[in-house]
Amino acid sequence: MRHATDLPSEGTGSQTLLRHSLVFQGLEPTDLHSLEPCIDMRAFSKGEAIFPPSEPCTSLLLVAVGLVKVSVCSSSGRQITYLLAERGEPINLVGPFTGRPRLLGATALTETRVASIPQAPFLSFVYDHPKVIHNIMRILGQAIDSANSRIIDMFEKPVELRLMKVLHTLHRKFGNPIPFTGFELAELAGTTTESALRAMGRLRRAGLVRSQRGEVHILNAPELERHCEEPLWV
Amino acid sequence: MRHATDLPSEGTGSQTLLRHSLVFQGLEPTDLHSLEPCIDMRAFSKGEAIFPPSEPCTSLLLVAVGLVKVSVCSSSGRQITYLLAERGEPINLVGPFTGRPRLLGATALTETRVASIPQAPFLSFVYDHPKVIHNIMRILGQAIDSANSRIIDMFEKPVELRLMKVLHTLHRKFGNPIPFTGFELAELAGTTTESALRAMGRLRRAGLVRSQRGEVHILNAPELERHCEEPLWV
DNA sequence: CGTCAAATTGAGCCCTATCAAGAAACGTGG
DNA sequence: CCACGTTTCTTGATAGGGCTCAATTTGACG
Repeated sequence: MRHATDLPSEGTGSQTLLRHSLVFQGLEPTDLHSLEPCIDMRAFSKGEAIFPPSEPCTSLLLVAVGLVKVSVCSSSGRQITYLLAERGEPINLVGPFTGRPRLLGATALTETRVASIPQAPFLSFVYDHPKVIHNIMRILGQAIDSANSRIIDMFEKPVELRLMKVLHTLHRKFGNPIPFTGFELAELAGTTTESALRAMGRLRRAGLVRSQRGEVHILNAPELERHCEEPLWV
Repeated sequence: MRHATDLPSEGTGSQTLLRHSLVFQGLEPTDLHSLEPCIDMRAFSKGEAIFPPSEPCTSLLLVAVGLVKVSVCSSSGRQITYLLAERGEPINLVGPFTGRPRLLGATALTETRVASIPQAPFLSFVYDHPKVIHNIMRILGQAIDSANSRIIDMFEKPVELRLMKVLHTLHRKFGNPIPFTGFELAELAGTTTESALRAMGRLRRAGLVRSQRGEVHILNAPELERHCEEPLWV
């Protein structure tokens, strides 16, 4: 929230932002009118922190433009990527309800604009629209299932398989090429940069992927999918 | 749900059950009247499955009596305990909203009674009571944070530390003695029975715990707590 | 062309999963 | 009360995965 530049909200079309957001999906466009005046749009440059870990939460944040990484931080400073949010996706869905600080921090991976809806109007809107509650529960359910699935993977799946799962997921979300560095892939797979890149090397030699500096091309998506019965979710 | 014996719901006092449940906390007792007629109480014996993994969900389940283990199951048959639910705790909070099957399965660890509230009345009750939404979001927020924290722990914390975290959590929830076997502790710590018991041996020799068949006594709780800045949640 | 981030590769070692076997505690049925 | 099977606990040996540290190369960008 700090270092942010305030912007007029018309520029990015907050009406269509809300309409396309997972959170507000299925509502009548007119229902959203009451929310639009509350939206505050902010810009972040690549690499900038959108909110740091352990910060109390006072508003719902939606990505309007760009790509945001939400990561879980441990006391030792290690991070694991929990969520990659594009246009329309919320980056702190639980926050507005509890207000309490969490383990999560968010960073802009590209030039980014984030829509901020203050807690009070958001909550009263939610209480008035069961559809939104339903949407939120679906998202959180996926988040919990995905996190639990990752716990098991950390235990029983080797790094290479976890990486394949990550690549498969990213391929579905971003297509080719996948715009991430080895370091970022490592944070997604829950391993070190070296191990992730070593595994990448094996996948490359196996003809499954092609990789350049900062991006990966999936060559054999079906083979990748074979190993991912339970797909990851970011 | 199968093999279950139907019971009259008055026996266990469903009014007080709801009132003491985390989900319905903070409501006026009179608010709960509309829900009570819908409650269906079922009994399970020790070790019995309450619901299997990948079963579609049609009602909210609350533990009325006993202890229930909710675990995440992988395709390889490995399990990790996700939640230990006592009286008043929900064991499938997301289910009623999505209805979709998940990775979770639930087992009775003791003689157990489970209250079942059908999806429809539960949902309409939720939509009428913002307080309940708030409660649910708080619970799910904790679940997500806890799961994410466990992912990082699996990566950077050795088995012994994870076990200490588990013991600390169980001690806070159950007091002394902690009524679990090495196998069950392993499922909580995300490791094998052997490794969990080996770690227990070290903790015992360090004077932190005392252990008998099927139960653990915490001797030095403060020392245990020192290693758990971010406590687990079950 | 200098600087910096990213990728690559290697050597070493620690942790822990796995396999195996035995001891101890408990419950059961005779 | 005892014999037996079952579960739990304990311990050992082994091997392999992956983290760590370290050095080098490559590519991007000003």
